[in-house]
Amino acid sequence: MSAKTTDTKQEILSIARNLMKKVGYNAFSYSDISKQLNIKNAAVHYHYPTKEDLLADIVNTYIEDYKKLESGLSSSAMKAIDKISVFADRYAHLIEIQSICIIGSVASDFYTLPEAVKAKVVLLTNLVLGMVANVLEKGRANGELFFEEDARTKALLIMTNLAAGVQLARITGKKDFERIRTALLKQLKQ
Amino acid sequence: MSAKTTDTKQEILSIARNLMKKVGYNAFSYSDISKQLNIKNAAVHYHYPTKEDLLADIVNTYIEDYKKLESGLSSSAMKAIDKISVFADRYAHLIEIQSICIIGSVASDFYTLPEAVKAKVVLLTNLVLGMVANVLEKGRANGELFFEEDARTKALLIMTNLAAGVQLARITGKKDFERIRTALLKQLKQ
DNA sequence: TTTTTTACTTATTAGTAAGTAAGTATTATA
DNA sequence: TATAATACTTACTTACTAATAAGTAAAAAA
Repeated sequence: MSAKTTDTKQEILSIARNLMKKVGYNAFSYSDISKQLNIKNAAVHYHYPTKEDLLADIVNTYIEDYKKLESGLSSSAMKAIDKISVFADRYAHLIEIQSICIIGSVASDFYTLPEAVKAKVVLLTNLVLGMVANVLEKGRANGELFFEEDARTKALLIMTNLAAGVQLARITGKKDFERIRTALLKQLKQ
Repeated sequence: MSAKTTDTKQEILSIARNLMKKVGYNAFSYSDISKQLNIKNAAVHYHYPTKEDLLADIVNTYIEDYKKLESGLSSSAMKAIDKISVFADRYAHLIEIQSICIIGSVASDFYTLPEAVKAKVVLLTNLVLGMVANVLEKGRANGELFFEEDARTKALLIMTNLAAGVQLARITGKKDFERIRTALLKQLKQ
């Protein structure tokens, strides 16, 4: 495989990931990608015959990203609260780049997705939820974190606060996200 | 004004509201509406010349709805916890009709909206947040509800839990929404 | 009763979408 | 060196989008 193929395919993927987070699946086209790369529309189709193929690969890269993050976090000596804080930082960053989280983006179009992609999205979502739940559970066991719910429920509460917080920040400004972030971390420290 | 005009226009609006919540602004077309009503595409344009006009009216109806809900709630003898519970029920209902909340729907497309609509969305969002914050504040003053954050922050936490909970339920099922709802109400009762 | 307004339909336009078939350089392989 | 695969471009098709102009039947207003 030549270097150029990989480069273009990777760039298509990178641009598509950003578009997914910024505008969502239904709101970007192959020409949005080809124009940014100064190639033709058909060249994108060469690498990803259909938009569904592209979406499947996008979701795959997020699954890989989160697997790496998970193994990084589980082997890290970082305090549980700092791990959650790092997680919250990822969402804060999304606001800066005018994006929303990939799960929220996909949720909007969920019913129009092919079954193969849906299954991957379910996998991704449970991966993220499981990762957060794990950090929470260990943190509570260590006496670092305080919460009354079971770990999955608390993970759900935190993830929904962050994901919708990013969406809301588009409307009412990022100050509201900061209120959410601060309250969240304070709650966990009791 | 004749009866028929109002009927068709109201039906267009009603169908468009449902489509907004189900698939979002970018994913429905005038023909989705005209087909449901057995009228022609141009008839929809007669009532709403542009899609932006339609969107503006959709957001207006939600503003009116929430104003009514607010005045209903503020004059109601219902307990604060029940008011929040009713609010949560509205979100649970969205899952049944395969929809997400209007604010979440609009947030996805926020950057592509005309300024006039953006302003209305900001108004709507602050209306809902203010309403919830009000119920929370009064409930706390009455000794019915317990929370440490300021009322707007707690309203943000609850709204993000519910809004993203509905989105998440599309992916992982409505059981996760029920976990969120239950945890939320339990927290408020201390 | 004439005129005007309302609520459409018919027919069309300009633009964009995803997707494909066929051709062409360049690079790698046999 | 001939062959085959790679990474495209050119050119096109089909389908749909929002939007508009022009015409029409029915109802309301003058």
